[in-house]
Amino acid sequence: MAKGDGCSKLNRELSVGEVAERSGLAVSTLHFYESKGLIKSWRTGGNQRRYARDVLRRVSIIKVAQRTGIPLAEIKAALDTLPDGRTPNKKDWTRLSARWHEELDARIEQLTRLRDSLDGCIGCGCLSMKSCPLRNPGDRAAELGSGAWYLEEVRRKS
Amino acid sequence: MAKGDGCSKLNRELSVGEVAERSGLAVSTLHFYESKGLIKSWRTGGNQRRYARDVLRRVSIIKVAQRTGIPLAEIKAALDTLPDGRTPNKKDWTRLSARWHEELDARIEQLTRLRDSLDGCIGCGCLSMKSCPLRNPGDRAAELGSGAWYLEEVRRKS
DNA sequence: TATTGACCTAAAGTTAACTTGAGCTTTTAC
DNA sequence: GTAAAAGCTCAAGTTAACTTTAGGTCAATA
Repeated sequence: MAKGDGCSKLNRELSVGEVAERSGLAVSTLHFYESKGLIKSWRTGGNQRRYARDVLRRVSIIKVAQRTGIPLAEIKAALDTLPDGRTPNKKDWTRLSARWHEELDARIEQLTRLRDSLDGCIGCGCLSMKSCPLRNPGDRAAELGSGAWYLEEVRRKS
Repeated sequence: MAKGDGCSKLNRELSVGEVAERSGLAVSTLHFYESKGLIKSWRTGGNQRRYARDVLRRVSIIKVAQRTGIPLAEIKAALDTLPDGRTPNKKDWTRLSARWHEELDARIEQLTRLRDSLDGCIGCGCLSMKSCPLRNPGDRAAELGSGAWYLEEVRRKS
């Protein structure tokens, strides 16, 4: 075992295994996030990663943002707007979450429209006609948006 | 030009290019769908694909289902439940859309919950705490669902 | 001290849904 | 009849977000 077994002495730095356990992410995912610049660490003499405790908060934020369907590259971009690449504090969080709230609203509305069209079209057989709202999306809001379309993936725990 | 220029003589079979134009999909996508068993065609003497007109309806249905976030494999499975692999008629469509409506509802609800959590947590700084609803999803509905998690991708026209 | 478990790196593999490219054939328009 | 447009096949490339594998190091425990 590398560090911090059962009774962790003090709230000091965390090893990658500890972060993995506490965050629910795989060690490989943390490596991956680090390679993408989403999180940071320093190294011990033996070249092992060590993380500041706030990496947990940062990881939480990443996960929340991901659940909204925002791709990692955009999450990184958002986090990068913070001075010194610091982990969001209250104020930062307010700003970030407001932005993500909008994205969510847009997605929810889009899906709702789709659902309602589906309702309106059930059994009408209109799917083959030019005027069908399902065939002609009418997703104007989406098109007017950022122009960015998102991949959303939610996965079971591995 | 292969077939069906400006004034198409009669409503007969369609070439892949015609289907592409009318459906808005790329020819390569139609090839791809065919390779996946989502659509069918027969060949001319010169080995070119020909499609029955109802392939357009079928493609529309595929697109609608995709917009709900259902993966192609599941769409194919749904279409495969239809006898003779026929394109859905009114009744079939009612059944399929009802099922997809449920999926949509679930996804909408999930996103709505997430958005509301985001609201509730704005500025509270609780993200670092164990009790935060954002950190502890509570997406029970999702977990109770099919166990299937979906990729949703919407793309601009290429 | 020896062994095991935690780590490390770099590269390759995975999945979905397509797209691109290469090289060749068929149609069609002039 | 010939050239360009449309089609064909098959393989490989693309993107996101990871995971897996291989091969080697480090550290804590029996």
